[in-house]
Amino acid sequence: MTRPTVNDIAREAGVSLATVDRVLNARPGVRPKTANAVNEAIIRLGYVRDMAAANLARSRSYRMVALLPDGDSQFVQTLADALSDAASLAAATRLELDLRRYPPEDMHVLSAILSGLQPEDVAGVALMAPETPVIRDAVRALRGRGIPLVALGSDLPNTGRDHFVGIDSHAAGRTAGVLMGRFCRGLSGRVMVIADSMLLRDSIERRRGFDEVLLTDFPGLDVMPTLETHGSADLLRRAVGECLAATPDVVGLYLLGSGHRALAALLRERGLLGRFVVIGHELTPHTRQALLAGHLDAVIAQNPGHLARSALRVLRAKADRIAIDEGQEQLRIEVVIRENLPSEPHENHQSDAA
Amino acid sequence: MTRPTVNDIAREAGVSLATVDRVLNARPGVRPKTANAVNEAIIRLGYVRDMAAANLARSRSYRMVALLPDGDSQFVQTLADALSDAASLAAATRLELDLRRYPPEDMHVLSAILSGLQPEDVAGVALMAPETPVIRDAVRALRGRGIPLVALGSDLPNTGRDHFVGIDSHAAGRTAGVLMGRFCRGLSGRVMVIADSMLLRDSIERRRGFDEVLLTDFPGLDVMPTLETHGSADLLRRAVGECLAATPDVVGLYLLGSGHRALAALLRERGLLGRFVVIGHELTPHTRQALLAGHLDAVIAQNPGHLARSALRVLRAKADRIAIDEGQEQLRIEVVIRENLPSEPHENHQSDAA
DNA sequence: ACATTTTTGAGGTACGTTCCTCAGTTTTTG
DNA sequence: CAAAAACTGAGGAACGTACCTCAAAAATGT
Repeated sequence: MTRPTVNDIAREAGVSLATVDRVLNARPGVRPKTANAVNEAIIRLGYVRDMAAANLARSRSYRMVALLPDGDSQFVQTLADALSDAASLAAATRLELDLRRYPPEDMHVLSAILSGLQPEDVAGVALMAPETPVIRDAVRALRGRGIPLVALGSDLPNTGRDHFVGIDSHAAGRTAGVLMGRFCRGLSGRVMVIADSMLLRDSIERRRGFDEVLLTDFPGLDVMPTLETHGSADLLRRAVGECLAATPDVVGLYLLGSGHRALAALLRERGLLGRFVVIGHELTPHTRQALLAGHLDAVIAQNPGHLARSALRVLRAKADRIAIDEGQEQLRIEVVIRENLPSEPHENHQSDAA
Repeated sequence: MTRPTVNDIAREAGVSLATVDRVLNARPGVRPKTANAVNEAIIRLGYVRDMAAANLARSRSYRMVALLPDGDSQFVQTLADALSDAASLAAATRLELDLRRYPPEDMHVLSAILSGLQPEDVAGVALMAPETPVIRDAVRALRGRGIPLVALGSDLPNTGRDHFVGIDSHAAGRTAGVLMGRFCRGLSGRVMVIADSMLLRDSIERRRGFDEVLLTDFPGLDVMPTLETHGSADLLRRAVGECLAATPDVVGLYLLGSGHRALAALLRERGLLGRFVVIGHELTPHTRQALLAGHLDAVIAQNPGHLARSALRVLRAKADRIAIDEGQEQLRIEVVIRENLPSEPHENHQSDAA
């Protein structure tokens, strides 16, 4: 009827509570034979440890740190909000999040922050950062100190990070490529690709996936070299403006990163809005607006809420040395068009976690 | 430093623990003035109730019932699996799920099951069922007894259900319509629509959204009357076969419900695989396979894992009479193509809930 | 059979909250 | 202004688990 407890196990296995406790928490001093008896009782009764009670008794609290680059990127801002929200929900289960921003121009600052984190203060770190040698070393040292770390949004494959929370950029680029190809059905011409910087792993991988698909499946479309904007609206106007003037047969635009507002302004000035198929990444207020207005045909996105919750769940599991549920942590590559645009998220209220 | 507890609030507000407890749990017998003082202290200290401890003390366990139609629908089967998984994760937070299937041919059986549920045994019900008068009455009676109910997958708008967990079918149909229209760019011709039954609310709404979009935005495409298969592969073969023979200018197929395998078989026989743009709903082993093989161009899906978790979260919140986090419960209309197909979910292991 | 080591049992306190009782205090009402 | 009603305080038991101590029992080596 009611859920079995540790006492039930003790009775069922014919041992004392203390012994059950030793087995459950892998404490030493139990003969294998006795341990077996206990484990069998556990299975027989279908015992599931009450994590709530366990954490309460442990009076453990999970102090996590999230590190995001500073700056005015809307995606990062949205992600920061999602992390705060997720953390305030998880607060009911004794998790607290220290959300910090670091100056993106100097990786030594971030490195210093990472070096300052000690296992007694921090149960886990979620980090969104490019993989530079400095960062790689800092992450390795952090993990050497026993602090779990998940890479957030952008992977850090050669650092031994515990987990990557984010989508596969290559597959995301392929998805963008297929949509571009299919939306341009019957057309032939050139596709412009606009990126913030091609030094970022994500941009490179997206571009690679995109090219692959267009090359093999859509031979009528010709992908042009990447225009880099370095996050500057002016640079985008200039570069894209010149390129459009010089290339009459552009049929599609692929925005690897930011710059949606500047692009829309440019196209509006020239009366070209709606002339091309435009595909971008990440759902932000700007891209949302562009989708609604019809300037943008599709967005390939990862859900910031899922990113945030997944990161915290994984960190907690790592802190508890528990296996993670791979299925739940697998993030989807979302395709967003005007018709399936989720309604604007509004104010968040406090609520139950779990 | 450490998290504030009820005792801290009592001290801060200058009242006793008992009073704080009365305020926190909305028990009667506290003057508004005193309650205010307590609430202010709560805000001042940034107190967050430790749900783990609270549930422990309440020694409450949430016994939920999920009712799904029986039969071999792959989507329902996937959803049932997702519910089991979600429940086994939530078991650590004292939730148990009683997952039942009812015979879809006789709504009186389901009605009887619903009538048999009593508030002392059941903390909430998740129901996937068509809205018939019999069901409507049974649901109203259930809610009259004080048992929260969420509609799962398919809404029951006129029953006073507490919440609908699922996607907007009309918007899903519109999404399908846009994809059909854009994937058929440059073509003109007719689009076949195949449904299990047009008596189901979902089918009607999807169809309506689909038609809307094609009519206004893609005038070159002509939507044909719906072919109904009633879940029968034979009927599908016959009806679709005849229709294809009689209609040479078909460019697209829209499958509102099931029948992907039968359709693929038929098209293969006639050497028509890949000839049309095919769009369907829900990600199941069949549609997954069809996407990979290239017979199916896009699937409009709702994530069964999210459905399941959302349903359980909402039911728990209702049982606790807590507000739900609308943002988190909003389900996305997913667009799945071959390139963003999530990898096959494999075995699930037990793990911590969050 | 003895000493030694290892394993087991019994019992306690703690975690933060809920929920109960009962006595004492304040406020409202007639 | 007294009686009634409403409110408040103090304390304790309980939820299921973790973790500690100390003593008793069992297994081990000689």
